[in-house]
Amino acid sequence: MHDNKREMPWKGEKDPYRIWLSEVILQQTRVEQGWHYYTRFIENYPTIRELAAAPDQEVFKCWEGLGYYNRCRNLLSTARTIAFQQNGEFPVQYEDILALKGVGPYTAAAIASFAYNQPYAVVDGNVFRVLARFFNIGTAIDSTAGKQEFSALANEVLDRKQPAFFNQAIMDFGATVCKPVAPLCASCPLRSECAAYHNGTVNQLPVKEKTLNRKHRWFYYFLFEYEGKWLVQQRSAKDIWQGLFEFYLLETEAAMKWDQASVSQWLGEQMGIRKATLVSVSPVSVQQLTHQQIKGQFIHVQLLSIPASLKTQQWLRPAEVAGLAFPKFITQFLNGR
DNA sequence: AATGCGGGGGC
DNA sequence: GCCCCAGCATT
Repeated sequence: MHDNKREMPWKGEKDPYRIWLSEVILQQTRVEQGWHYYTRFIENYPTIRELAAAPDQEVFKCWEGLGYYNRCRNLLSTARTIAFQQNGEFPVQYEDILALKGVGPYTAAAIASFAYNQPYAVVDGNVFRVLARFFNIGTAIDSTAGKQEFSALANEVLDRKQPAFFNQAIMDFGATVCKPVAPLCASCPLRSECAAYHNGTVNQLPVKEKTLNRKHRWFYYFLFEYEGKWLVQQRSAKDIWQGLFEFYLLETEAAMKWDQASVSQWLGEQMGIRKATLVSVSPVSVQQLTHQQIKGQFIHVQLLSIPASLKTQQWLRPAEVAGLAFPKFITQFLNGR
């Protein structure tokens, strides 16, 4: 494992705040995708106190587009706990790090080893793959038994004299040589010791037992505009995009056909809106998520008055709307307008 | 133990 | 299309 290193802005970092931030950003996220988010966060919030003091929406706006938004909520919660209840001092003991919101076994081991050089092995997707292949282990990595087995094995093979270096190296090795698809076995320095290579099972490992099934949903967003203000609402349900903003949403089981007649009929019957102008109906947008496929349209409606049913909603000017975090499905539409 | 959570990139 | 990515929280 010599020249498989990848350069990253957080490498060699010893500040636990910066390590924690980078690791949370990188949960289930490719390095290239998280890189610029990390840079922006550090520019905006150089210390945990500044992050803790920032308004929720400002931080969500920084996270906008990165996905898995509960990470952002937990990030803020943990920052405020440390800044305001623990005198800004990041915990040092593994168990205390693990107890932080949004920090699981991987992130706790990463912080403990990188910041404090403590002997805790990281077990991420790379490590699962490298170990499964090197030792030719067919235990499913998404089973409880598999997680225990691989975690124990990772801690056995960990170089306890230089845990930070070892953890970095095994992840870089998995990302650059022992890749998921088309691994570089021909030039792999560990080939002669690799059990899966000798057994011809490299491409069958690691094993996963769970299969993905994808939900299909239709989101019809009504852009209600009144005197230059827009109706926005915050998603609060335990569902995708929790905490982000959106426009008035009509979710349906099946596709709908929206035209002048159907829009005004729906507005009248469902919303009690009689005086309105249909400005536009967008083409169908599609967003592919890991577990869902969202399809939908944006229906821009100019109101001449605000109906009772929408009086309690938030009506904001474009400048205010620009400060809110929206799902990619919506920002993509707004940017294309 | 099972489920849900974004978005992007490689093939 | 399908799989994977420096995973975690909730039920």
